[in-house]
Amino acid sequence: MGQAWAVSTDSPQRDAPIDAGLIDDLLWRGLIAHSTDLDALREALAAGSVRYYVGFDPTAPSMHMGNLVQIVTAVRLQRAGHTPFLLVGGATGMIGDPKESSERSLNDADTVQNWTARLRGQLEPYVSFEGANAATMVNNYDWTENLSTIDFLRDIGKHFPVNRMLARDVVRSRLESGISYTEFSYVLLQSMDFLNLYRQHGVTLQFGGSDQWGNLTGGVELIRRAEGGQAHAFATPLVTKADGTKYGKTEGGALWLDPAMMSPYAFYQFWLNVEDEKVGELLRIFTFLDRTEIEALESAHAEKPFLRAAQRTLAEQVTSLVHGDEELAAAQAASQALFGGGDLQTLSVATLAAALREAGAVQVERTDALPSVVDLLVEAGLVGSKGEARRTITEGGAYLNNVRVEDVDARPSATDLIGGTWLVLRRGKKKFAGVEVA
RNA sequence: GGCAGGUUGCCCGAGCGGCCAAUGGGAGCGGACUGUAAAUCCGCCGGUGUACACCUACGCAGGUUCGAAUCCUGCACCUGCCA
Repeated sequence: MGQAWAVSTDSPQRDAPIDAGLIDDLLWRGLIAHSTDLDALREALAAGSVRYYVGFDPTAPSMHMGNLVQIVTAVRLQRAGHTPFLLVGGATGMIGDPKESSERSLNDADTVQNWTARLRGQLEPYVSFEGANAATMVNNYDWTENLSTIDFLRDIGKHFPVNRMLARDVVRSRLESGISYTEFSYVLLQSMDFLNLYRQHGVTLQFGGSDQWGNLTGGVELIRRAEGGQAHAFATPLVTKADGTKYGKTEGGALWLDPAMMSPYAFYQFWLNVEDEKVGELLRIFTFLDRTEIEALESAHAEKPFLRAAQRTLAEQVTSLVHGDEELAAAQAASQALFGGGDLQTLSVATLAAALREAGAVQVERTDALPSVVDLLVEAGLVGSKGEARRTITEGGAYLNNVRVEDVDARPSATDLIGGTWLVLRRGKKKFAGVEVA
């Protein structure tokens, strides 16, 4: 069978300009945590447009920060002249890859299908479907739905020694607590995906998160065993906070890319608030700024960290990438209005209203007496219960129009309404919500 | 199938008849300090009612008791040993 192109039904694209510095750039950005033979990969990437794939499983209705690493990496490869195949795992999403901690609960078929469509829609805007190295969307459900169990076990299963599968870290960590055959088999499915894309489209490179490393090498191995072909793989690092914990694991959940699940304002604020120690790393991973620009930002930041030029640029770049320039402008305007330090009363009502709608606002009906601050805090979603609202006020953490609320029973009066309609509620230093009295 | 052990709040983990809404740690939240950063220090951390209170909660369902997270019975799930 021999080389990739020999079994490919298409011919390789030779006319896309290839950026020879790609691997070095990826290394500099810290995007390669593990890889198969790097020299061989470098050689393959220099020789022409390599067809590569990266897969996303529909385990949630939206992509998140972790997926964004892969998305951005896929874009880098395409910009360097290589050809993307973006896979959304309608099939693998039905199975679920093993987590270190515990067995996943299965999602029903409708949910998986729905999420598959959503992820696909989210993914498409990032890559180009034009030109010599146009992207292709694929779904592994297409080649698994009619797959016979017997064929699967004979053609795929035969290449997977169980002793080797058992040696994998994830599996080993689950041997005590238990792992179902379903999750144990996941690696076969993902490896088969790679083999299929190799056979049908000449795909010879797969990358993914470092937790996918076992699945990535599984595919490389399968291609070698089944076709005698050489394929490549690399894994991107897990992005963690300065203390080593995962981002967005606790506070308010994951960092979603779907604006309905996380507003562009909150998204922008997240990047703006990134720790100093991390900002350089995040700029390298998530932005398309080049080395000179990033290094300049880093040294500017080292000199005058309080200006947070690096965070501002990071927030600006990533928000623009994910939500577009219009949403970025709105998020920036809202941030400026709320955090600008100026007197809220001096802002134009239109600016304030826009900022509050961006940050999150609720409406209350205009009646004789306005609801108490406690009720408003609950209503606006800044606290989870009235008890918590009282506690927050007692602790000095509640603000009305940027003035600390001292009295637990406080109730805003008509004169507090900015422009006759708006109240600005704040909890702590950063969490704002608007109340519109209509 | 037999035997032994386990299932506690967001997570880990004590408690083993009343003093338990439940020790401790982590996470989270608020304050101080700052730069909408980190570190540090202080406070909070089931719900409703502002007290006394009431409701919900210690795998599920019953029971014993004046009173149960704590004892008993059954069920479910997990772990180890034996077959």
